[in-house]
Amino acid sequence: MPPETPQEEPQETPLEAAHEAPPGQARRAGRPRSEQADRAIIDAALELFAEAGPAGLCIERVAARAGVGKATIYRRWPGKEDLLLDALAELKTPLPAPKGESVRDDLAALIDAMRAAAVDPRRVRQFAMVLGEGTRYPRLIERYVATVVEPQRELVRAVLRRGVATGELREGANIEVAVDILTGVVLARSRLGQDRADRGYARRVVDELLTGLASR
Amino acid sequence: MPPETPQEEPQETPLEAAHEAPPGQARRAGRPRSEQADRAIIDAALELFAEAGPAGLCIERVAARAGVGKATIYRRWPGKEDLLLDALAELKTPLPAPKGESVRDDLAALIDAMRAAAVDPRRVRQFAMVLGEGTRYPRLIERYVATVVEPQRELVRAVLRRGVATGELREGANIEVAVDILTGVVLARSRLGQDRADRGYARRVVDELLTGLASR
DNA sequence: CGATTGCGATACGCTCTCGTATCGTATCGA
DNA sequence: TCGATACGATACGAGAGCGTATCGCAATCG
Repeated sequence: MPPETPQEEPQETPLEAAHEAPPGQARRAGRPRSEQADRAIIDAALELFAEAGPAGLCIERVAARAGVGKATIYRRWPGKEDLLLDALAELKTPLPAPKGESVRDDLAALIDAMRAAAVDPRRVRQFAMVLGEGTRYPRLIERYVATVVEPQRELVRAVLRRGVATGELREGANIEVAVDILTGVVLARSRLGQDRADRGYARRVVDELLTGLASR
Repeated sequence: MPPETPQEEPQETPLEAAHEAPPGQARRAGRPRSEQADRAIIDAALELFAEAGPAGLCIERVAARAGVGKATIYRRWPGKEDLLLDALAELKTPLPAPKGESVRDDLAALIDAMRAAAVDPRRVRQFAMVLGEGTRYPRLIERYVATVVEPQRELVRAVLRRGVATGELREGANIEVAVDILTGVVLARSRLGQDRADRGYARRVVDELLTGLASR
């Protein structure tokens, strides 16, 4: 999301807007902002965030890595947190669309994709930082949950609901608890970056959860 | 654990040790270190860690909160990370001993205790750090896993094994996967400090896992 | 007693980062 | 061409935190 100038810009200087261009797209005089710089800044911010967390991320390093002057950053965002806010919005984990054949297969595919993503130290770190520094950056958390965590949960939730509808899962199954289990297990496994799980791990989790531990 | 002087102290200056005191407890000349200061420093470090995380913890604030001079801290620990190392070692989560009546009850009690502990911001931060700052504080991580994480897992593992032995759980149950599920679900729930789980939550998780999601 | 060590306090130099300001240059509309 | 704006670069003052050094006093030994 290429950010707007932070100031009272939306009121689009009535002078220009009166005699030129559609009101939503008022073309400003002078050299336009470089979209390439936008991208470079966001990318650098994400990299540094992954390496050092929100506390370790500093504007000067972002500027250096992006090959950009500090002013170019401050022209777009008022400060560090606001930059991170926009950067984090780009952090969605791409998950495979459920194929819709069996709930068991779809769940295993989802969990395995989450597991694979969690192996990437950058993503683990991103999650951990958001978790750990939540008190200091509450807006960050809200945004992260809304754009990254919740969509994942919703995907899992949808598959589970479909399972109940088709009869593959039993009627009274507690969907929310199951979502917690399936999304949480990835965290328990991936801890410390030393992921000991192989590709068959997701399948074993799903099988265990579907079958149940109790003897019959 | 009141720390030793960081230097090459263990070789206990042969001179003194030769004519005085048991070798393990050599009494040093001069004013002894204050155990009260030890405690105050550790406690202050833990509090600040809870509030600001490892990055936000700074020696000067620890000293101020502990009512102690900076030198008193540096006399004991060479630096910030070493202090945290000793402080974190005191953060073991006390878990209830399994009563041994039913595996279902014992697991629910364990999970509920873990859930309650995860509400403590200190512990959430600890986990977040373990997950995310492993690269920067590798010794910290090792210690945390050895003293906090593994004992928890072992407790859960023992209950599960007992369940298989008594027949309450089915024969082929995958113990390790179950341990991951039970310890991971707490993380999924407690994320961001906004714990939405009530006291019955642990029971629902255990029931769901024991029963299984599949229809029969 | 005198030697030794710890105490709280505080000052110092160092580094890092912030956010602002200002270079000369580049790129746009008019 | 001219005015406006963005660009990368860099200098600046302010503040935070680090780790070291030193103060005068307190506690404990021989």
